[in-house]
Amino acid sequence: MTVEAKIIEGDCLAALASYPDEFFDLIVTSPPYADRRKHSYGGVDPEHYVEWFLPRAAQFFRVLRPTGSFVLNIKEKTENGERHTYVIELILALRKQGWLWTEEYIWHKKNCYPGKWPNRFRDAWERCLHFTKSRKFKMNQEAVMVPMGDWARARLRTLGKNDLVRFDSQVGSGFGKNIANWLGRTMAYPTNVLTFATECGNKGHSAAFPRALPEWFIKLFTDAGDWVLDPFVGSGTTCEVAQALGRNSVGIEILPRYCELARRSLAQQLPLTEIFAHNEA
Amino acid sequence: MTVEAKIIEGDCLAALASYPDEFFDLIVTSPPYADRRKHSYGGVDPEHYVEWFLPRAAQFFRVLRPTGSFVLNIKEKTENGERHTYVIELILALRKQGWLWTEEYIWHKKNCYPGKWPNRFRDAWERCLHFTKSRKFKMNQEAVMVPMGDWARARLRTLGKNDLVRFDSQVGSGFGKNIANWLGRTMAYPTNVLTFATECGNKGHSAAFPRALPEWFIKLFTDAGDWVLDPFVGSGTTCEVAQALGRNSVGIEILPRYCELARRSLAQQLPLTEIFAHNEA
DNA sequence: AGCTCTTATGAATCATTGA
DNA sequence: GTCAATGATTCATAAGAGC
Repeated sequence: MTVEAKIIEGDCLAALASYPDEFFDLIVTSPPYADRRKHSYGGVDPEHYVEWFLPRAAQFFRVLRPTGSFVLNIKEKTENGERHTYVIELILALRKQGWLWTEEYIWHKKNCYPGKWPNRFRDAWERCLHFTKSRKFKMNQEAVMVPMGDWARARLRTLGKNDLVRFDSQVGSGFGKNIANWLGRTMAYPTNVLTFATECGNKGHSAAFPRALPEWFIKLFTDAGDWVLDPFVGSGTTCEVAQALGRNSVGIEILPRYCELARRSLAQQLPLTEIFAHNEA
Repeated sequence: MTVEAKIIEGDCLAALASYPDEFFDLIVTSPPYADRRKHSYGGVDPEHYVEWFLPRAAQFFRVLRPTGSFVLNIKEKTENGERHTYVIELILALRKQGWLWTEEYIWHKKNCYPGKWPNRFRDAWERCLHFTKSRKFKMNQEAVMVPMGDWARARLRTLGKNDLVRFDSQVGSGFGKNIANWLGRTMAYPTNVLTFATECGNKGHSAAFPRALPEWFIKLFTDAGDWVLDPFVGSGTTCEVAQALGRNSVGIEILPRYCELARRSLAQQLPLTEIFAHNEA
């Protein structure tokens, strides 16, 4: 089975016009966050964020299949000491456009940015808003089950490969037995709070989000062979992950330098079989 | 120093009228969530939640000191497969009333209610909306510092007593040394994601929220001797915690049976010295 | 090989300075 | 005055070096 992964340079508003209705099974994206200072560099002013977003969301609605999902990773900035309201205004506006606000997942960033201020603590979470076109949609809950809850999962991840090997070999010690018990238990469904660390060593380009985030939603809301769209794909993370999982993907990016990066990343991807070996491990 | 803890029976809209302007240092509450089915039992219809809440919030604004905080623990229900919008509409309405939406804390409930649905996972978080009257307000960040960050704290708590003992006894293994390193570090500031477990063994009465939740905000936003208000105090948790921390408190509750419970709980409270010993441990 | 220590850094936020 | 840029603050990770 051949999997397509296409990067389109341009504004998603125009680029999507050539796609037919109800083509994609999942739209997952982390759009440019509103930022007043970056206005001159192509950023979007918070005051006009909703009106900028809505016509693009109308295209998303058109190209999404009736059973598809739209996952929007976003977080409002503070402005003048206060949380800005453009994100919650966007939720209300999208509902008026016909979207169902099915769920709000929380991405808990364990390694959030440092800092100290007199009136707030460090911001360690972002919204992953889940919109759908209908109340019946595709959801493969079994695909994202975790071994006995997030806690053990985080712990196993922290321990690392070497530790797991060591625990396996240490049969008889109390700790080895404990780990074995965890691994032996049945899988559990996750909650609507996701705990991924932001990625650090990300070869040069600033990653919009960690691979685990699109991976989780792609597994949850699509099957192999489905079509995934990221209308603000940045350096291509979503398409990389989609390809690795055997999903077709289209990524749209307005900045030429990011398109270049994304295409290079996709070309360097490991063959599918190797990737799958990695993911199943 | 004598600390007052008063339970008032009635609707907070009327009960607050007798209090002077700018009297309270902190308002922290978990109001009755909107629920269509409970309408007849005194619940509030989701469609009219904002208009029901606003006049009460106007009173809160009046009785809150300029440097005070208003913490609203709330979460929208799902209705007809979709998240309801009354909470985000309430945020917008409160801002029009003059409140600053300073921050949104996330209460991550690690042991959330079980269940399984075709279109969503278990709901493991609630909003703790932080409103203020001005950009300069009282905030004692040092009062809620945690030993070496939430991550390690949660991990240590989850491990439990037996695991810690075992780690201690296994001197020489790499893991034991690691734990020792964590314990040796200095305190760290928390983030805006709070991880309290919901309480279970709470002597008979079902707690609306765990004591740790009001405790955290009372420590953070008040000093000893300050005045705390919970306009929907339920079984009195907020007043109990305030009293234990040496803060004066007023709790208002419309249901007589809850008032009775709250007054009985307060009467049974341990003397202040003992409580303090507990909290400092 | 495995444990420990060092270092880089991540969609941050506020106060201050300068135009 | 308003707006934009700069500096200071600061911690959980992963990765890599060193013993």
